[in-house]
Amino acid sequence: MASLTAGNRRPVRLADIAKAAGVSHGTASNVFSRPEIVREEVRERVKAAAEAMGYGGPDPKGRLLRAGKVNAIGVATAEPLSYFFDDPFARVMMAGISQACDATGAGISLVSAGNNEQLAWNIQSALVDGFIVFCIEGGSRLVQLARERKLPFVALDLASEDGSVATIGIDNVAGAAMAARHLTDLGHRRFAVLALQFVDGRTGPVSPEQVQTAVYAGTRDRLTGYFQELSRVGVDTSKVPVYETANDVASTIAALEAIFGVAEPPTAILAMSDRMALVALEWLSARKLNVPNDVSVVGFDGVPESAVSEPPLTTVAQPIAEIGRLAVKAILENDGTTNRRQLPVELIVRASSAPPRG
Amino acid sequence: MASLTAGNRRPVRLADIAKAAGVSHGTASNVFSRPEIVREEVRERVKAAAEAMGYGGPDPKGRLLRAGKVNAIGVATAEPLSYFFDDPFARVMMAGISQACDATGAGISLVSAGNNEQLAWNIQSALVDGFIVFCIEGGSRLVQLARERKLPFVALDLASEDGSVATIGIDNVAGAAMAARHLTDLGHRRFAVLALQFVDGRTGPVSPEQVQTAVYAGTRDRLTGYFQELSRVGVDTSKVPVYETANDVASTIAALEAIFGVAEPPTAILAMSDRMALVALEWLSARKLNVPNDVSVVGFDGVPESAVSEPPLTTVAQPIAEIGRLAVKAILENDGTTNRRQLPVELIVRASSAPPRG
DNA sequence: CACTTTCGTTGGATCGATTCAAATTTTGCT
DNA sequence: AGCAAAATTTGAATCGATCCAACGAAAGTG
Repeated sequence: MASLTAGNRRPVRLADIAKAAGVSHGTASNVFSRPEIVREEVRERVKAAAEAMGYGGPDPKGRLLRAGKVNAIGVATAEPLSYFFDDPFARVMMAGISQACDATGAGISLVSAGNNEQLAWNIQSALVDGFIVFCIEGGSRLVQLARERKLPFVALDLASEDGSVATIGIDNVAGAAMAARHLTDLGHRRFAVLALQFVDGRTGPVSPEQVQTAVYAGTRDRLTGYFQELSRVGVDTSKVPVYETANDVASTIAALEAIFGVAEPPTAILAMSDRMALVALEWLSARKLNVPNDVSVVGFDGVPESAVSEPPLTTVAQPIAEIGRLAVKAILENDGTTNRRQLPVELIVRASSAPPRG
Repeated sequence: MASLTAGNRRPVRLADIAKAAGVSHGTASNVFSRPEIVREEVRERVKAAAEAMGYGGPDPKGRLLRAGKVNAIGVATAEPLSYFFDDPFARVMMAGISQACDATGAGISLVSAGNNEQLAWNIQSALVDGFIVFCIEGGSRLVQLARERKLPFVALDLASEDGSVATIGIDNVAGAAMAARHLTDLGHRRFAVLALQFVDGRTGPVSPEQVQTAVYAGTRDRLTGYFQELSRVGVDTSKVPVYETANDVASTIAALEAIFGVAEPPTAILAMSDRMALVALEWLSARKLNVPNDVSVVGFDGVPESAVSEPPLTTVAQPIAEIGRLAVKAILENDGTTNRRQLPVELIVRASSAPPRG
């Protein structure tokens, strides 16, 4: 086989075709980046040379270095990459991010990794102009890594104490209080809470002391909101069972079994995510417990699935896509001001909540 | 405000900290890329300088140029970016791609664009080692652009005539024939076909001549498979209504209205995608037509949603995630051989198909 | 003590483009 | 033709790193 099509070709550079066409590399560059300023005859000659030599256009790797801007934003998470396509919350968020990126012509780079070292490396070597950090499990580490990169970044969902990190989120306390208020208004007085992570890698019942040491302020704030309202109507919050889950099916079911394995089970479940709430719906239905008549369930997030569950879920809806859009905007227009935005939430009452029996 | 934290800092370069630490840039580079070969005392000094000057580690932009490899693959489509997160087929595919990328430590860049020029630019300037091209609408243009980039790429779903483009796909003829065979075995003889695009940007009824001029070989092959089987049992395929849709709700409903707006409507629908089949299920149910008793519906793809529809959908399942994994592998191990793989499909019989009435 | 290894460090070359001031060619006008 | 203005083209500098041959110093050997 000669060197006709494939073979041991080292890539063709702009300089090569410049030489072939008998022009300077400056001119050759112009042919591709500002064709209008080069004389037609020359332009055609260079293009012909490029074609003949199999030149695929200016290599972005080279341009990049000069230009400085990558024109892409990185979306990072400590979850496996498939999280972006599986999790309903993430999907809606990504839709918002996508929309903003489409509008501005920016690309999206998904950053994640199997193990921890690779995560670090991937963040360190990501070709992006900034990061949107999905703070689920392992959020604090992610924020740390992103910060080290000295690029603009915004953290989602982790209302970190550290005021220096830009975040876009919601008023978790108020949102949670709305959910609880809805249930107390209906007359409920016996509650259980399905909580998101307070700290990484733990599931199970949560004591009040453990709440104090929460890494995830979002989780803590939602609990605060719930308890604020419950206290208001005289519920002893120290007796309200709070179960921490990994926001997956297994640990949520474990929590449910513990919650309903007692003599006087709750009449209402406050779930910190729709995902957990939806699992609860299924589990209760399998147990022949009627929602909302035996048990009311209120979720959090407002993912699309919550509207089509059986029964449709009462939930506190976040403007998820809007958060995504704003995050992109914050990074692209990064004006140096580290800002923290809070968007409004909305209680959506559907069929999963009703007054308690009797 | 002085230049304390923010300000008009131009970014710190490796050379800057080398000078500050009193070492050559070569040594400074080694501190980050091969720390073990530099004497501890020097290493600490350089690291301290980096810390002090707010250096965020070697800029990947610089490294990239030298290294040549980006370690990321681009996934391109002509649809808006959100397609990746909305469409069930795309999501399963992306899950497979993600998995393979996670395993090898490669990143994923989503490439798309609002308009056509931007698409070209985005493909030309994507920082990737290769492309996976989602050939839905506008597939041929995408393939063309990807090819011009002279990077390895594989096309999904578009079984292009052009043998020079690598593809990973399925045997569409055989898969479609299986679907049709299932229905003919049940006794059906009156059919209608919900077809994917034969050419870009057209929807509505399709004439046999139009089928010949199909740009999308996948669509054509599925129809061929359907008709092969229908002919075998004596159905006059020239009388079988074939409606081209954009694989969205609106055009599918329009097709359904045309299909059922006749005196003797079909007893079975052959849908070239689960998406259309699921729309058909809803539409039929709203029309008080019972599936499968009044009408049988068979989909194509085997997306997760098909298992939980009402009723669950009989469909031809592609190994979607596996296709994604293989595509990544093909690009990463790009050995220069343009190969075309065909993976097996499987008929999954669920509750949306039954013998026709009477 | 002279001589070979080993270890660390240096600085120039390179990756592939873009940019821009200066040089050169064309064009326009009288 | 003569000259200024406009249009093109040139080539050096730059972007931010990595690589590597060569070199100096310290350690080991006979």
